[in-house]
Amino acid sequence: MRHASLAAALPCPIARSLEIVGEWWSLLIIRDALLGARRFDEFKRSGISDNILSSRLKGLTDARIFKRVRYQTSPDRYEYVLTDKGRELAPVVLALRAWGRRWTKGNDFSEVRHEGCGGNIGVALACETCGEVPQAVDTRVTI
Amino acid sequence: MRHASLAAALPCPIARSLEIVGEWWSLLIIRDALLGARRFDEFKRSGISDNILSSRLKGLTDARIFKRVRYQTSPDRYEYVLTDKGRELAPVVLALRAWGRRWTKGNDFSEVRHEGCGGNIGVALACETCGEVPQAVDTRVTI
DNA sequence: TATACTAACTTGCATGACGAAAGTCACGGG
DNA sequence: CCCGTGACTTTCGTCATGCAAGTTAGTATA
Repeated sequence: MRHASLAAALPCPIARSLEIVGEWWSLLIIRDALLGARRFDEFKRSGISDNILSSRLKGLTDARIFKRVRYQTSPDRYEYVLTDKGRELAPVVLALRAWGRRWTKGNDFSEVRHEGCGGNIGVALACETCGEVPQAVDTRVTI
Repeated sequence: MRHASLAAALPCPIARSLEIVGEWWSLLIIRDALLGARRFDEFKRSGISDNILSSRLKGLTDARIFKRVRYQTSPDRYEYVLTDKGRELAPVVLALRAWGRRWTKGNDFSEVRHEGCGGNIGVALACETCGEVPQAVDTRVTI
């Protein structure tokens, strides 16, 4: 049965985001793209099956997370390049990475470091108005 | 076929995280918990099916994202409370929210605001060593 | 005693997501 | 003509997902 809509019952940007990037493997494809992967075989290194990769790339291109760019003719061949919309998923991927570094055990096949300083990149909450790291947040639910 | 391991081919904290929270509905359950939901019916407001909710809550409790706390006897009834491990998924959920606010259209059934200031909460990258917002990052892939 | 209500599940079944494996395509090169 | 290449497509089996109905273990009420 097709995945149920995550956003049908409660309108929510989180649910709408997950409808786009929440399928199995999707965020890993975006991870690999953020690390520089563009071509089909580069994405395959994650262990994903061909048919799933093809399907995901098509869906993510339809959602304008990627754009398909021809890099060769005869025959025509395409690579998948992140759009601005796609690149701005970096905080999501990095937040998962920071959480995973803290709460799961195992190695990392990649490094992401602060250029110059060399420090690891984390993710912090920040108020969009005053810029401060919030000590507390007010939540309100409208149902 | 059972979901393939996301982390088998490439060791990665992002993949390991998604193995825990990447199933359909999981991050929305955590969203609702962060907003205060604890009981089964509270989680059901998202639109999720009973059997899926039960299955997800069990899996997330096994992964120590939640702990199951008895709130009543006769009969025994339990609510699901986030652990520290679970609460620290907030940056992931808020990063999805910030992205969704920017790139998808639609309303939000909840508000998350900076206590006092009232500003919306965003997510920013930050160097874990020097604390700065990185202007550029170095990435290295070891395959 | 029988019935209703409650919150939290479980069960049965159908559909399609997922994934492995093999095959195809359109080229160029030897 | 055969082989290699990169990028898919196709086939088929398994099981994740989800709907709808049912069950459980209590209490309350008539």
